[in-house]
Amino acid sequence: MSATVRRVTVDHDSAVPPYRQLAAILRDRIASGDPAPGAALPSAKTLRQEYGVAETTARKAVALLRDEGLVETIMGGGSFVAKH
Amino acid sequence: MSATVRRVTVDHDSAVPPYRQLAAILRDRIASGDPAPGAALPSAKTLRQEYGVAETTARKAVALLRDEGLVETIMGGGSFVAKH
DNA sequence: CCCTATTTGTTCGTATGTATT
DNA sequence: AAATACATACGAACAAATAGG
Repeated sequence: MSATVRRVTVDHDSAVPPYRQLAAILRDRIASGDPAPGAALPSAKTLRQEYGVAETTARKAVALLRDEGLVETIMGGGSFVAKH
Repeated sequence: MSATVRRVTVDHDSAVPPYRQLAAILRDRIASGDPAPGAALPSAKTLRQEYGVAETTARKAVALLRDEGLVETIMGGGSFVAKH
C-alpha cells in the first residue's frame, strides 16, 4: 500500500501555464484547509520563492482564485481565504 | 453653445490606471458602434501605438471587456465585439 | 503619531510559444 | 511559408495601502 506522492511544484515544461498550475495548487491547499477560511495566503513574494515563479505570475494565480470568489484581497494587506 | 470636447487619450498622471482608462475608451467606442458588433477591435499592437500604452496594458484593458462579456477573443485571431 | 517594512496594484520592456490569417 | 495576433512569463520599477513597533 504505497501512498500516491503528489508533486507540488510548478513545471515550466508543462502545457499548462505556470499561473494555472499554481492556482490549482493553491485551490488544493485551500480545499485541504491550509490556509483555513479567514487566514491569509502566502504573499506574492513568498509564493515566488516557494514555487519558483515570477511575482507577477504568482499574482496572476491569486487573481484567478479571486475571480472565482475563493479568496478576497485587501490591497496592502494580503489575500485571505473566503469564508462562505 | 459650445460642444463638449472629450479627450480620447490615456493620461498617465491620472489616478485612474491606464488600463481602466483604455477600457472605458473602448467601451465608449463600442457603444457608439465603432467597431460594430461582430467587427474586430484594434490589435493590442495597434492599441499600443494609438494610445501610448504598453502592449500588456492594452491586453489588460481588452481582458476587462472580455470579462464583462462585451468582446470575445480568438487566440491568434483577434478580439471581436460581442453580438448579443 | 511616526517611521519602516510588508504587500498588493500597476506599468513597462522583452522574449517565447501558439494559433490564425 | 510568412506575417499577424493573442497568451504567457520574467524582471525591474514605482505607487498606494496596510501592519507593526
